[in-house]
Amino acid sequence: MAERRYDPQEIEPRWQAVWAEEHTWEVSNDPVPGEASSATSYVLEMLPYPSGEPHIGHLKKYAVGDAIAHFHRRTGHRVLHPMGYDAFGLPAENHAIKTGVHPRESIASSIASFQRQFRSWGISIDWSREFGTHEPSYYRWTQWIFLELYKAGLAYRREAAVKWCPHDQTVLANEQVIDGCCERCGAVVEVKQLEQWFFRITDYAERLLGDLDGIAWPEHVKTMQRNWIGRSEGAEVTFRCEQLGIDYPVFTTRPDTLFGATFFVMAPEHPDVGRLVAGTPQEQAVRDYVNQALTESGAERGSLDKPKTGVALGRTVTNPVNGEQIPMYVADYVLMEYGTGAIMAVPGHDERDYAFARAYSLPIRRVIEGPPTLSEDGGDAQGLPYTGDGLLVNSRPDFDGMGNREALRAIVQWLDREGKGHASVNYRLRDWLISRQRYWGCPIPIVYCEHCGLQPVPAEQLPVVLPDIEDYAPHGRSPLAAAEDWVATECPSCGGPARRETDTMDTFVDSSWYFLRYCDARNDEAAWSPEALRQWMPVDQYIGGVEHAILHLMYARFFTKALADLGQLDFQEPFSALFTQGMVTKDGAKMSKSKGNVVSPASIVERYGADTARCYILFVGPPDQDADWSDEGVEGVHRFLSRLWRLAAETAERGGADPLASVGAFGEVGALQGDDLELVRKAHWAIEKVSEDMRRFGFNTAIAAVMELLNDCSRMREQLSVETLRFGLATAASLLFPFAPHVCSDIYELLTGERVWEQPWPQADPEMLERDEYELVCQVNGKLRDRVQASSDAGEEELKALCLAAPNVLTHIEGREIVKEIVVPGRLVNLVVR
RNA sequence: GCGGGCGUGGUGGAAUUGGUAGACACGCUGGCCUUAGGAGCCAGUGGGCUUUUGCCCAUGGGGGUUCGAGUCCCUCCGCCCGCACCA
Repeated sequence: MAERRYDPQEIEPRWQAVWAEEHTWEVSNDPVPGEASSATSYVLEMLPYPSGEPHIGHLKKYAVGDAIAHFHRRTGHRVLHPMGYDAFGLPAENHAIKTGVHPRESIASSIASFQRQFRSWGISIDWSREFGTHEPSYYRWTQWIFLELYKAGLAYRREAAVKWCPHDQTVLANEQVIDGCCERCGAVVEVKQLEQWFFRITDYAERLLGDLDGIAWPEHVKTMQRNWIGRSEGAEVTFRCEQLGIDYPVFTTRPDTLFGATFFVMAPEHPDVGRLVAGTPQEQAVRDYVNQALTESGAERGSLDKPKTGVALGRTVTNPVNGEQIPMYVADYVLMEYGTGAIMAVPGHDERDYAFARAYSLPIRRVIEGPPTLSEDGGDAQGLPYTGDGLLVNSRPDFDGMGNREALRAIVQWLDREGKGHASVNYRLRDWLISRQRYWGCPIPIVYCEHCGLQPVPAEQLPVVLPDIEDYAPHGRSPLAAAEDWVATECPSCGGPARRETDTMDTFVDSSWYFLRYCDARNDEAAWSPEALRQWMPVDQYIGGVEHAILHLMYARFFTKALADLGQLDFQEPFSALFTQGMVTKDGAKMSKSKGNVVSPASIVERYGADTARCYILFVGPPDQDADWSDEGVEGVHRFLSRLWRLAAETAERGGADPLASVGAFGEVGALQGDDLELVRKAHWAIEKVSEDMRRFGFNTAIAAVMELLNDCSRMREQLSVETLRFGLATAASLLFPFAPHVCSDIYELLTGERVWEQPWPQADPEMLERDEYELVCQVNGKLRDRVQASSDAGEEELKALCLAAPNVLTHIEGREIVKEIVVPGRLVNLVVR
């Protein structure tokens, strides 16, 4: 028998060629007659940003997604499993600024590299639907969606205090500001007043929150979204500045403490601050304070231990519940972005207001009774500030003595009757700022006409194609502004001279609908056909990193809901189920070039093959958890695949390919005996185990089960009939195929002459899972004392007797009285003795 | 501060509803084979005691519920993630 060697470099390209030539993983949109909607499945990994080469995180994401796609296919589904590229965005543009190479070129070479490697990984992609979001045939429809949202009033333009990154010279979304710094470059973010485009995502806050209940997402992701939406119930209450005759509504979650309001605070960004102090002695001091607060970074301003600061405005407002005149202040602890940018301050029952009142010697009034003075640390002798529940005091006779929660409702009703306020709900979520003063993005399809003003580009004129330019560097305005020939255009309404919008869209817009386009990627007439969406959407299983738990996943949900409202689709949630894979680290640290701990998938694939790389990354631990890369671990998995392939090749040589092995047609259990029966049973155990593990993403334990099966095949190889051995190995290959498609295709063909991906997923025979005998655990007082063989159909009395006869049980019950017997058939007997 | 998660051998990790703790793998030790081994095969491997049978201890610490707890409850410690002056 010739020495056979497992050679992934030969095996893998051979099978990849078969799949490419036969277009094996392509699916048609034509409905299959009589096909139930449950017979199709849409498996999708978050689309990659093509920068350089794929990294190990991509390998993990696609190893997970491909395993699920294969499992769905072989359990009777027609599976859509597409691929594309999120190709607009800053990295390519920054590269262009540095090197002068057009982003289109650098992105094209990155995409080529991703394509090459994805093919070398053997992932089962329907390549006929591939696209990049930077292609005009795609972003034409991004622009179309923008116009649809614009027509519906969901896209709008306004001047706003926006977050500005001085390094990238662009506006950022709130979501892209991390600890007051730019998410991308880490520069400290500034605030600027600019005209910007927004999407009205806040209109959807309630639905984005409520519909989380109906989707199969990890609980922590839902929690993050809930926190981000930040729903608060309370009341809007109007405080009037009599001197200027202006009403100032404020939002409060604690209307029960209204009688304790002793001052009033506005955010430095509040547009009325200047007006309130104009011509007063305070004017200069307020102006200085505001300027200082505005130039301060978010991080400095938000720092918790920073002492409270502010300046009096020299004005008062009327507290609507008691008519008191309370002084107005401007202070940077009040945020313009939340509520109305102004607050009523209740120092007795709010820690921040308390700190401010102490710093500026303002009155502090208790209006809710708390437990008798226990405050030994921060608070004062009366136990203030007190934020807990209690009875109202110092309020109004009809509210005093009421529990504060009850009083809250009563006070809101009373305010409502008096026209001084009303119940209100506030959200932390803010509208999505999508303008970017950048070149490499989707142009916003809007023109500005001298006569007609702002005009949307008519849909039939789309796409507004991104022009080529020379200088990519931002200078505080979009680089597109320099493309004069492009900017100067005609007004679609009057035909007069007009100028194009020169900002581009946030790249998160591009990725908020790509999953819809895959359903109908070659449609030139529309973004999609309703039939195509009906065929595939919503996505049955979405896979990606937790880093997108808020941004991308919230935006995609918003787009889906908005498009549903516009009649463009008929479902409310884009991703029915979500799986978030954990990070791959090296030596416990995130891989990065600067740390020099990067493991490149290409080098692993070159050395061990894609099957080893994919299996290892799934075997190392539960896929939703972080995993640390270990070179020794890779070796171990490679040894396993080598052993599997070698034993299969040897076994195949002992007899020709036998289609029966694929079916496992062994007839009755009784026809088998001894080791043959034991191995067939082991194979069925593995089928059961792997099938169950696939459903719960337990890929590490699924692979371990196949390892056990192989170990048994290997251990008993001399004793087993060649048919049994062939069945065991073919089963192993069939079960491992979703993780190691090349080597398993090879093995399966050697053993059976058939193509494993065309075979239905194996079914465990219940009769094979049952055993005649099992090992009965015998316990005394809950401690394991012996094990005996018990017949599977033995009754409780029989099991008890077996246990009582077990030698080591006898030594432990000798001379003692049995007071209780617990019998768990199929498992154990526990004797309680005294 | 609030919210979520986690803590098991030398290592990564197993342990469906409370029922044999440590599957599978890495590493290590010994052996076989070999001119050679960073190949392959076999055996061993939580700690302690014991000649073996076996006994005791052990899932971050402490307490509880239970015939029985890695799993449930309370409490403390440690680590990770998200949000964070959101009124």
